Amino acid sequence: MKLDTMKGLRRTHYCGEVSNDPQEVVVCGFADRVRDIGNLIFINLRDRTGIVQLAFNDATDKAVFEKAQAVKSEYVLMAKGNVQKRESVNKKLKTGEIEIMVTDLRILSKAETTPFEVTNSDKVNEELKLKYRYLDLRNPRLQENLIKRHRIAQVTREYFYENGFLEIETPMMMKSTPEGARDYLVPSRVHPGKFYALPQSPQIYKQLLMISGYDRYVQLARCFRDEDLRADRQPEFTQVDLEMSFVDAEDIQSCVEGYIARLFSEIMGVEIPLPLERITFADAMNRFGSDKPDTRFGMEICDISDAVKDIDFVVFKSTLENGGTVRAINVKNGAETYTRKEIDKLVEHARGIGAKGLAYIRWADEPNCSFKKFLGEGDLERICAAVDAQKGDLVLICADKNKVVLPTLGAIRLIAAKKLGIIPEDKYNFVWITEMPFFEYDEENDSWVAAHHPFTMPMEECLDYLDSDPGNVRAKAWDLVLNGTELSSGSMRITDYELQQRMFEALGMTDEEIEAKFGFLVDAYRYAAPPHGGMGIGLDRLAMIMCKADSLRDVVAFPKVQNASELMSACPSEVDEKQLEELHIKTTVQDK
RNA sequence: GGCCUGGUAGUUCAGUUGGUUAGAACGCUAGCCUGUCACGCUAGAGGUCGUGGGUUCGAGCCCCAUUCAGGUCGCCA
Repeated sequence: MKLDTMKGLRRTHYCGEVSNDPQEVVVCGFADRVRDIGNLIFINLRDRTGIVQLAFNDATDKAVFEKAQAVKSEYVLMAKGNVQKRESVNKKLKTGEIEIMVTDLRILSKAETTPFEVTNSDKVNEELKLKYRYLDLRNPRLQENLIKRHRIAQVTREYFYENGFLEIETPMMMKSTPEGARDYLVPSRVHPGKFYALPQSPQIYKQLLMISGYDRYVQLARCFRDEDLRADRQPEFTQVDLEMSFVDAEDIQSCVEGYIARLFSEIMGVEIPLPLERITFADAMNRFGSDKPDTRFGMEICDISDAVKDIDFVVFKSTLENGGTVRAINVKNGAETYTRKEIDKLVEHARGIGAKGLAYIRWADEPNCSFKKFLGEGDLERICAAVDAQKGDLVLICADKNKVVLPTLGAIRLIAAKKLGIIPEDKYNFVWITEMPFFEYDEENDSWVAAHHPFTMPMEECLDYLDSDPGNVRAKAWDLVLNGTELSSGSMRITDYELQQRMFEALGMTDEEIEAKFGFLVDAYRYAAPPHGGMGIGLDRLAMIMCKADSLRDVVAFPKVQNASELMSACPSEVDEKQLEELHIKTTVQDK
């Protein structure tokens, strides 16, 4: 069959935007569903705005009707016709009151039978959908997500432009700085044996822009990290990257708060009360066992060391003697859900995280305590009072060093809350995590490394024990967390050359290393720099939450899978020997 | 790199204790049908049971290896 052309027709309406008025319209799109009921044919025509029903009647126009008989799912059509009221309304469609009685049908392109049904693909295997990503992207759900993401980007630009930010592009090929995540490298043809790196973030460039006087900078920056993927982690992603001069941490936070509030108001119709809650890193760890707490529900961690200190239970005793703590969460009304077997699963999970185990008090009819035989007079009551436990509750107790206890109970808290279904889905709890630690202990190399990056400003009161007690040095650095997801991270930068040198020293870097890695940046700060700081906000994660999606794949047009390959184009792929030669890369034969 | 889950028709799944010709729904093909909208009815085509090996008289099912996908820990300044 010969295909038609658009000749003589021009689209007048998108499918979802045909109004109820009687009129002649021209629409185009994909055939969604074809219903042939004999002498009548109905076709749902779909484009990115929605669906409109095309109608064909054998008795009215035989030639057009016969052409419609040839239409199958996913054919690309253009149709001219007259809008008329339907005999029965379809309440599920925006255009459900009308249909288009077609007078001119053009089949512009034919489709083979698709590997899966485009608009019914929710349950289809991911691998298949990713291989045919261009088909899955026809799905209205994905289209809505990508359109919403476009709106997010649009509002982002509007907000920051209105607030005096300049959008400046920074290089995609830059110097490799092997701190932090692994770099993606690009070999240089002109410089044998040398490499560019794709940016993990425009961090260094935006600081240089402040030194150059650009004062307020923003960019929707593509970033690259060669690390393993997760549902909320892609190797390339977009961040709303910003930097401001002549500001302090509060200024930056209130600017970003305004942005968040604007975004949620305009796109979600959700009003976020400002200012956002602030919790210090130390408090977040103590209360929620996480540096990215989900504050939509309680179940906070209680220190019950005092309540158990007289119990003759070796696990608690030795923990307390060795400087650890005994802490608990009260899973309210959890006794019913958590049978012995279910509790065992939790214990197993806790072991996976690094805890030696969990003790528990399951208070169904009577309090049933896993360490009952060690309890003395009043011990049980003391513990229950400490965690406010009542009949129906489940108390989970972990004893170890804080480094183990807190993350364990933090993780268990989330699992239990999910299982009990007590997490409100429609709540958006933003929280600033402030006073982040400056250093992180790297057990592998037995050294202190920068938790954020080495240009982060320490808090003034911590300068005295920079060398003597690095573990307690806090930084002028903060994260923005939403419902337990880390969305964003920011800090004030060091502008004092002397202080920067001290920080490098504290990190154990030699002058040679400093010069080789950051020489140009350190030099730049010799020529005066305004006080500045900034943030990077994960646009993909933000879009994921705003679309209520479970995976970044649902808000990225062409995502990568777990092993960082892209199934549709099968990349990465091998390249010609000749290309490698030009790049001075020796081919290595790998034994298979 | 570790752990967990899964791979049976184009798709989603079922498949009993290892036993005759591996089933269903949707999709697809053909026919019928004038108001459907997840249209309906009738008939039909469609399978290397992820791959390789093993145990067995006999394997979709048991064992081993491997591969792919998903989740997760490590990792992600």
